[in-house]
Amino acid sequence: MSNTSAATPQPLTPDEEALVRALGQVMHVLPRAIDADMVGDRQLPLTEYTALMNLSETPDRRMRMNELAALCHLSLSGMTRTIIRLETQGLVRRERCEEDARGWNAVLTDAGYARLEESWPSHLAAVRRRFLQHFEGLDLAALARAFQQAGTAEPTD
Amino acid sequence: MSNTSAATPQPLTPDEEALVRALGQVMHVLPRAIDADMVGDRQLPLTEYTALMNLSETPDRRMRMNELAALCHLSLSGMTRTIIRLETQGLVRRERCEEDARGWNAVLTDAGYARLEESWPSHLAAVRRRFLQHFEGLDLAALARAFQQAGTAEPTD
DNA sequence: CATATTTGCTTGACCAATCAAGCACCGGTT
DNA sequence: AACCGGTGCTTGATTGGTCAAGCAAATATG
Repeated sequence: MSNTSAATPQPLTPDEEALVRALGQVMHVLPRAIDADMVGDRQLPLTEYTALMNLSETPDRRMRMNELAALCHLSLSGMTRTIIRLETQGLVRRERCEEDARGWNAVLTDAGYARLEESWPSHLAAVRRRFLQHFEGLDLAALARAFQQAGTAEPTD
Repeated sequence: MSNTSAATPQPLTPDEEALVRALGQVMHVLPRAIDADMVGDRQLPLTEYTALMNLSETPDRRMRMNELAALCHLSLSGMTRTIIRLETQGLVRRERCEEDARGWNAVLTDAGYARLEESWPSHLAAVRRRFLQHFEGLDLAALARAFQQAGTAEPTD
């Protein structure tokens, strides 16, 4: 693109450009692909899998909606609706929070745990095939650090 | 490699795990953040920006819906709807395709081109601040290659 | 040629996410 | 103890995408 306008920032280098485009592609393709793999395999869409997984990692398999939403990268209302979906399948149960009667806990049921264990290998395989496979030989630790920064840091204006 | 339902697959290494989680976060956070930056700045959401950008890179600023949808990582119907949105803003015009009367071209108008030039610096700055900044010192070319593979390759089953 | 199939795009129905508004409860103030 | 601003979550309305069905033009087939 020609840059004839007044404010003309430095354009991207070819490598930067290529990376940004490729990341854009991956961000669109990867979640759908993994989701499709899992649905085809075990009928657990990625959003619901993520919720169950996060619940399973707490000591007592329960979590406040607030915190769960943050871990699932979902809005609070989105989380409510996901949990409702899971509840109707019997994979999660809701209990009022004891120390704060406004709050709710999402609790992983035994059925939910079983379903998660069933789905886990499928998810793992999909992540490997669709993503990790292409990063062999790269410095994964450094990469992970960079992505953590990009995901959490507020921009330095 | 192709055991989508094996009994007990090898779990991820800590580095792999960290990378996968961080990527998940980035995939959720980054598009919204960049979109928000741009909307706050110039009123052009990311999807529409991408469409205009792809059009602007053709020699005659026009493209078949088919091809444009692929470049925007959008379904054909999603593309139709995006183009309709852009058309009502006068940023794009549609013309029947001459060599195939079923087909349509999306054509970037002068207004669309102007708008794109206006938006470009904002988009560029957002990409730098939100993303590239955190990857300084890494091998961007190698990274770009890995992401291109992950975005395009069908899984090797 | 006539008709069947395929192709390019749009439209309709749906779905999962968002934001904004609402409700119930908490906690501090008076 | 009655209030009142703040908090935790749900609900309603909207949005931006998907898939499936439809339509018109192109192409292959008898």
